[in-house]
Amino acid sequence: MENHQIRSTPEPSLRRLARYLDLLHKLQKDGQINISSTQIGSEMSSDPTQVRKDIEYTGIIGKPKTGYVIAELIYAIETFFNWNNVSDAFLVGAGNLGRAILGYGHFKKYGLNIVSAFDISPDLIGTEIYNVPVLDFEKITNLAQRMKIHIGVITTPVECAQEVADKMVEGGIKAIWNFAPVHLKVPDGIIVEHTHLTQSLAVLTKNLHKQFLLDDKFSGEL
Amino acid sequence: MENHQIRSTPEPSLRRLARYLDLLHKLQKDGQINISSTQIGSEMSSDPTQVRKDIEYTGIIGKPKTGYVIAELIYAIETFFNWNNVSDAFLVGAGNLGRAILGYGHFKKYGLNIVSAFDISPDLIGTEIYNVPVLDFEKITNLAQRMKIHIGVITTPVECAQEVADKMVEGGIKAIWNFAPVHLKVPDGIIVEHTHLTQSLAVLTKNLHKQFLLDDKFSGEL
DNA sequence: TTTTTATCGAGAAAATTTTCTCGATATATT
DNA sequence: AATATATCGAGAAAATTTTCTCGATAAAAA
Repeated sequence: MENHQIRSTPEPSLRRLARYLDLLHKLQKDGQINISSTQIGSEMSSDPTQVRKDIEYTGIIGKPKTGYVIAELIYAIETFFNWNNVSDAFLVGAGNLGRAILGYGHFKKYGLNIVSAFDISPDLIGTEIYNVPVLDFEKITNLAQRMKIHIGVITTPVECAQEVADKMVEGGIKAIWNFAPVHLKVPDGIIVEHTHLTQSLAVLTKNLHKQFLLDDKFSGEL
Repeated sequence: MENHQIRSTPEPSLRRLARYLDLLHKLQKDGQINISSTQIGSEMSSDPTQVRKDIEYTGIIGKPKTGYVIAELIYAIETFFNWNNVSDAFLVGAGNLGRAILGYGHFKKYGLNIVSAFDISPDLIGTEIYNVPVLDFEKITNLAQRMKIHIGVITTPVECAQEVADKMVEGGIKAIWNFAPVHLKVPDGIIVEHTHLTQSLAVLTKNLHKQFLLDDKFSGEL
């Protein structure tokens, strides 16, 4: 629409960059200083040229023969995602999945700090999960406004997800990370990232199926 | 490599198809009989032509003016993913995330039936989580072979993931659904689907950032 | 110092995926 | 019965993403 369009990075590149970061952290811990696109490619089973193209988006430049300085690359990727500035977030739905996310504890490294959880269950309201207080869902809109929260995580059952999203938007939340298997309807300008485990399962089972066919092992059955 | 290559469906289409299924189930429950690509597109904020192309991969054909019969479409998608034939699977890592996945309980509808969980913690071994027994990780290779398990789910901390994968492969597992943030190295022919939450977070935060820039609200800061 | 080697970055080419266009057709309307 | 309308499916076009090619260059080896 506008002309001063931000040169946007392909989504596959974003996903791969996030994964390079895991590798880089690991190698840094092992004491490695530099890394080449060739090495990243071989560790992650992807093409070196693609790795270089991905890294280009972060703005960092490498050196012939030696590649990239790991520390610089880590910093560049984190800056690229703005993960150095941690944002406070709310989570709604303190069930199993919500609990798992609250317990993960490493999201701060990825720019996300969940400061409160919300639920409707009286048994949960008032408790703490991994030091995060569980509050009454009724209060979310008000609190989101007062605390200027911009990110919301939805880990409720599918039936309540849309209602939760509506309240979040009402409270001024700009980005929703949705784990409930339903497509949320939100106003323009609100970002929704749908993380549905069944999507991954779809890719997995399809590939497995294809592999079986290639193997010819089950060709009688299929 | 081979010539009798299976015409493979683009991964984005696979992911979208899995999401259409959620919508279709919901609409079916509401009593709707038929659906057009136009409606699917508007419900899921995607292009009707794309929806039709996706659906084409399942082999089903629609009718002009009325679209598709929901029941048929559901069946076609499920068959396409081979989700009518449920596969038994093992899960390793009975921590928060493992627990969340065991508790989800709907994966059977997506062809996945987790029959046993494994862990190394003596406190967990011998217990049951949502009716799934937790067994000693040492036994996984043997059991996987005996029970002819082909799918493994890894929800361990990152440090043990590779070792777990190795044991799974040793036990004859063909497809691994990996939640640990590390790229697993497996022999050719073994399928790995990496589901890293930080990948989604990367997409979310990048989009949020872009949106902020578009809104010009934070242009001074950035 | 010169040569060799590994790697980067940029542009071109190829492949893939999405979007557009349009004729055909099933159903609804006149 | 004829006309209008919504939608499909197929092929073409456009856009995007991945892969290839190659000249430049930093470091290592001769």
